[in-house]
Amino acid sequence: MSLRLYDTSTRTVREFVPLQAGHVSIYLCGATVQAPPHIGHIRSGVNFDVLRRWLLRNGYDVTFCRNVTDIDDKIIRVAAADQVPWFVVAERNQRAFTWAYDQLGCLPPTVEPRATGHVPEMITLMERLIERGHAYASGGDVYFSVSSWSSEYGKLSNQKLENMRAAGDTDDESCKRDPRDFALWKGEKPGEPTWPTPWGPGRPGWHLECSAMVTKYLGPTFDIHGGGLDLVFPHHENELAQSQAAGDAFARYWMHNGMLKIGSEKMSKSLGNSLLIPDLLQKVRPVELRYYLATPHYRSSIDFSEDSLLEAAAAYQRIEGFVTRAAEVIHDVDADAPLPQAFSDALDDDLSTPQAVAVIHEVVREGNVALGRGGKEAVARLLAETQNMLDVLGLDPRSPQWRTAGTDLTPVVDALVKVALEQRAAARARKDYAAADAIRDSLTAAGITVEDTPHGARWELSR
RNA sequence: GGUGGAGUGGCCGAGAGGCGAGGCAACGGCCUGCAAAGCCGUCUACACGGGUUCGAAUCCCGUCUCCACCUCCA
Repeated sequence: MSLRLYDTSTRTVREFVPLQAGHVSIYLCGATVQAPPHIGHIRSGVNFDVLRRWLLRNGYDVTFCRNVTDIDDKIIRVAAADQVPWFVVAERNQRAFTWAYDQLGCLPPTVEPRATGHVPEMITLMERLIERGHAYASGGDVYFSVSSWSSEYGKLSNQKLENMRAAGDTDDESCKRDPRDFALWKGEKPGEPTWPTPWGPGRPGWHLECSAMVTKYLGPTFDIHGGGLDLVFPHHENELAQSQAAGDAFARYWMHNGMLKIGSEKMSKSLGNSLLIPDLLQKVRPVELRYYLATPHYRSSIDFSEDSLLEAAAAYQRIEGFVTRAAEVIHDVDADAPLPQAFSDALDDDLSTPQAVAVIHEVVREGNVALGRGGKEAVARLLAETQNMLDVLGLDPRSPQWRTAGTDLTPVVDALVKVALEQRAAARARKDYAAADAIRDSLTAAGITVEDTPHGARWELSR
């Protein structure tokens, strides 16, 4: 079976065939760095990271471009409120995003372009659009003429031009020819940063920058354009209009991840109900947060609750427990061991991570049974399968990604705990259970969980 | 008003005409000195009302409730 993906523009699941055999190009709409990342931003990052890892596992060379919008109205507003230049706000928040993506194990993008570094490309694109009669300069701004593209405009978001409300933009729109036209370039305003253009100084409009950057890094036609469901209209519709009106074929597949909700309401910066990553990482470990975000299907919405987050952490710990215990017996894991067919089928079916995770749990159960029987061969096979499946989802607990930074004190602690466990074993041997339990209690108090196995006691740090 | 999506067991969460997804919690059992972990078992659900069908959570008609987008948003 081969990979099939839901394509927003056709509203169907389509077989994925890349433009160029063996290579996949992906553009993901990244952040507007006006505020630190919330869990919804990172969900998008994780969902597309799983797509990327699945493509890599299938032998594709993947070019993954995720942009940063480093200039917009809100960045300017925040900068004014903080009395710092706009780029201070952009830099600060971009660092917070990079930190959060790293924490959650998202592979770094192949290229991460910033809007303000691509003004020449934007100017070229605007020139092409004006030449073809799809854009016009007016009062220092440059607008896209929606009516000049009316037969195509609205196809991505499945909307008819006549059903669209007139732009509700509160800005003065006297320079627009049609209320539905959108700004490609915004003319100079007092106190705002500007870049020079043939039409006067100003700053980029949100939609234009993505079109300009996609084309620069991925070419006029590329495979997958991704982003959150809330970007379909107007952002992606406008990107598509700009690029196709300029003569580029643009994205071949459009993928959108579902929203993360809080109390049945969408979380967003504007509603002020954001859950920030550092706060969540007080409650669960990064890998557990990733499990929580990666397990539901990427197109479904997630209704966040702390209980469900903790439940996900417990489920992950079950998987992790098997991997840890099995790895104590099996030292070399076959990274090329084949993935279970059901797992591959699940991911090929529009990235059905819920079903893929169900397969992991089934293999883990088998693995635990094998571990109980002491069948090394079976354990080795099941451990390899489990770790390889987890690796595709970016959830392998043994990946260096999840190792806590700093000096690894495990060998030191292991030596000390072993002394205590030997004393406990001696106490148990002479049936002095009070002494044995006292030792275990003091280890528990120190944050160490003791488990007795047929081969003696083992220990782990408590969670 | 337009365009999409959703409602599944105590909870989370898949599936989309017939074989109980999976997990969490709970309870019973096995194992254990007791635990922990693990394994086995129990809990047979699909918003509501009709219909089609040998058979419907799944298809059709109707109803209710909720959410998103319709020029700030991942």
